[in-house]
Amino acid sequence: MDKSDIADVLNEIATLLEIKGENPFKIRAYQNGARKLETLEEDLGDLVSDGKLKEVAGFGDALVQKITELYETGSLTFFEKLKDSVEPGLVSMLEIPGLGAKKIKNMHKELGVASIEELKIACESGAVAELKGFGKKTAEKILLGIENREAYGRRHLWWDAFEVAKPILDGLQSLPEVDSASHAGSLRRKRETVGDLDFIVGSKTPKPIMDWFVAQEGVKEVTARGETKSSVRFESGLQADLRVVPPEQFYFALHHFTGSKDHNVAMRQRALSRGMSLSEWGLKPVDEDDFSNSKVISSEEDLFKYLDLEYVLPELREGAGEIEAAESGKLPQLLDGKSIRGVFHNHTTASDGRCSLEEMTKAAQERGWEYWGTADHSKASFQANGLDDERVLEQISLIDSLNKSRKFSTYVFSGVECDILTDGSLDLDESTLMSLDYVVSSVHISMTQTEEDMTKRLIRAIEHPATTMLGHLTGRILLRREGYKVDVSKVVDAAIANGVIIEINANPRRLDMDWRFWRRAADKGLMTSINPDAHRIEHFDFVEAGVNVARKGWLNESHVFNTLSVDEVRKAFAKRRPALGRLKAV
DNA sequence: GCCGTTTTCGGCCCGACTGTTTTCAGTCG
Repeated sequence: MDKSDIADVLNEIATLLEIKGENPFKIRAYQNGARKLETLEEDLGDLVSDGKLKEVAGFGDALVQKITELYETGSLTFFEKLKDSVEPGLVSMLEIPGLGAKKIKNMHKELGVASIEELKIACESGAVAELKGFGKKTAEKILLGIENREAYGRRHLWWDAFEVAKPILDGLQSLPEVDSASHAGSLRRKRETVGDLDFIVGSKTPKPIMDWFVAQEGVKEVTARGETKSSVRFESGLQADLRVVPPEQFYFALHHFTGSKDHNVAMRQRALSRGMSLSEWGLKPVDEDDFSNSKVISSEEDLFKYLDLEYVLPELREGAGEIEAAESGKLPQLLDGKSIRGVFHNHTTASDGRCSLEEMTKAAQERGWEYWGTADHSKASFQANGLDDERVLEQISLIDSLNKSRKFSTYVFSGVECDILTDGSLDLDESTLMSLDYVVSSVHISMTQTEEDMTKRLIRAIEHPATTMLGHLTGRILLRREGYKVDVSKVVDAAIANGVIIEINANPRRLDMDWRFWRRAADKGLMTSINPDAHRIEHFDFVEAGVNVARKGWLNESHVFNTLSVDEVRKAFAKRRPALGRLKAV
């Protein structure tokens, strides 16, 4: 089992304990342990074999034992027994808003309700409304929750969520009563998916702001409406929360609700070590009762300054060592999206793209890029009209003449997204591949191999002399399918050893390789290229999502291949393809 | 279940909101 599998088990344990009515702090310890595991930089195998698991803050004797057992045997006796002791239907009931462990237990005990289906019947029959502590409204709310659960998935792509958030933010900022307004939460931290939208507003007069917020266009349901906090659900299923705080609290609240939880814990601890108490209300001496004498700040930067820290950008607030880096002045100079000078890995009508070579070139030029590169599918991707050797060679000469025509100022690099076959060999002849400027090697078929086989397969493709970049490392589709299992560390090492780039596939549904791996990989010397995988001109915009990944992965400009100028790219490609004359001619 | 320079027990964030109550419990973030 790998880190994320084990983290899943820890989270499931937490859920089961919750249903059983265990001590909430014990539950939190498991959830905390799961998060720690997911953000762990070190190799889990190393930590287990070196006996260093115990040194991770948050892992005590019990968690070390359980994680070790899961890692070594792939199962956990404690977990199996726990599962047997809880009706599985109860767990899924937790997904309904407004239902927690206590209400679920109560309904199970009094009415025998043990699944969402039974719960629905119990609500409709009026049995739930008659329970002590329940009522008509509760039953209605549960029914609505069941309906919503069927209608919408629970999380949303950052890309989609941000589209919804932008006009809300603009709307808030244009209200005369609003002093300052911002989005917060995972949306602001630019996580790949977000659960809901959080907004923080500083104002002395919350009422008209709340009125506007709940009356927005597209609001399907107002799920909470108070003086300082309101929640709405949009027709798309997205939920948005608004908090209005007095102007002097705005930056404290913004920082608090931007999170992450781990980051906040670390910040509070740091405040405490300085005799201060930090919360969404302010920063005050520990021994004072309220925040009336809080420090005054006029930006988040001020808050970090009070704690003797460099400013930590929201993207980095994941509790992954950013405080330590901010303390010692070792925060990275993060990649700026403006330094992207061109993009690779894009499709045209030659395979499954929607736009022609010229349309794509024009669009790239309009974006001010110095170059862009085609990478249509190879023939094994039959469903995508993949190119065989002959069609690849035809496309190369087409691109050659387009470049020579000087019709566009943007230069076109010829590439291909070559399928990595089941055994790790590539789908096209080596001579064809070496005639291209670059090759993105990707897996699209036989994705159910074991981790060991898949790792070997990827490494073999990386070792192929024609491979320039490795495409979407795990093949994951966010919110839809897990990626295939692969030993990331071994693949990264192989890429470094062979001078191969691993792409950040910037398609908002992929964002693969994941940001969690980048800091460590880049430290070891891995380069990336932020590739939009565009299938139409609008998809060039995906670069922004890829830049988010790079920034969350602590990458700076020097780690990103497509910040190079067109001449630098030609030189880099020419190194691997010394026989290609056109790469030398500038 | 974790943690500890007031350390092996007792605290772990706590306030807003809702719906049920008539002073509070449960949920949420």
